Amino acid sequence: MQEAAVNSHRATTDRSSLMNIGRKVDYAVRALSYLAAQPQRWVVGSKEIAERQDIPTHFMSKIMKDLASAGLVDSHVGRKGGFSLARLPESINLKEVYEAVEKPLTLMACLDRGHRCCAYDAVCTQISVWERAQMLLADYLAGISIGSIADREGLKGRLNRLDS
Amino acid sequence: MQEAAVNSHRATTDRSSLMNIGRKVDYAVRALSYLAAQPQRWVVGSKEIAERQDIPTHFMSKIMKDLASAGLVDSHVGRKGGFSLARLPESINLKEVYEAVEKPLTLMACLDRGHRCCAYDAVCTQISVWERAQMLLADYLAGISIGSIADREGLKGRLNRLDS
DNA sequence: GACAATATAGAGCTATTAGGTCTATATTTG
DNA sequence: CAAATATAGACCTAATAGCTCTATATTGTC
Repeated sequence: MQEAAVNSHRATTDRSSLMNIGRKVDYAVRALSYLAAQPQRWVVGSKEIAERQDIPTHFMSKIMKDLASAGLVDSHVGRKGGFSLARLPESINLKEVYEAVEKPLTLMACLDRGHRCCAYDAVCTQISVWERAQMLLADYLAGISIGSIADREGLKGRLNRLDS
Repeated sequence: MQEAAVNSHRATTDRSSLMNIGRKVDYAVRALSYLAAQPQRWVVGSKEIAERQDIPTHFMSKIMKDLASAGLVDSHVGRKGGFSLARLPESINLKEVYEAVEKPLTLMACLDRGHRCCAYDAVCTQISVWERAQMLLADYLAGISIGSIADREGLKGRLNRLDS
């Protein structure tokens, strides 16, 4: 039988808060890039976005929901419905997009929850290093707009043109 | 029954290559920081390191093995054995440490395997952005040395002094 | 030479997450 | 009303993080 609180200093690792630049972010950027290249406020159905940018349809639904909740896109239910960019393409940056579909951008667990994650943070020699790294990354991504990577044609179309 | 290669363009996500600044990296840095504060080439047993820096002992063994394979520490088997820093503390940087215990520093899957991970990389509008972000991070970490975060006393000791 | 203390090698374990799929429901247009 | 859409959310699977544990090889001390 082990003691209940065997080591109160040992931090419980919360991976759910860690950075993950994976498919979800990729797909979100693809979808937004496509919308960004449309005439302003133009509504595009999810099927069109999914097909042009090769995104799994149902998965994209969930992602678009996140983007709508975050106020990056407007959704239009019903027939002839779809999505449109809620703001100017130049005003939407990649840090926002990441945080809309994932979570607050956090390089390592110790930098989460207002610095009270690890019991040693008061005497930690490395935390400031990771903190600075995280700021570098966040600031860089905050400076890249969806407008700067707009994609009118979509990945599929441009790849096909390249193949032929 | 589905077709075998249902979508050859859809990239298979290889999370094993993605960045993860987690416990393993934390523990590796703690151990190296402790060694860095010792007299040069001084051999410290793993029990001492593990206790002073509060690292799970068996888990640390695996980590030290990685650090030894990477040439960052020398290991000394047998009685009175242990580990010592293989190079000057100032010459060991955090990028090396990360890659010694994890894998090559890769922000997202598309930046792995010489850019041939995703079928769309030839026409991708976002890959260069992530590439630049990855370089920013890698360069920053490559500029931080273990020597600059050396820790003679260890986390436990310094925290106890703070508590009292 | 035996013994104790160490590192090495590697199997195995559990909770969680990534990356989806699927169904049911509410909403809108023709 | 019917068809096409978005929304909500349950559910699934493979892989991973973060360990633990056992067995073995190596070395210093008596």
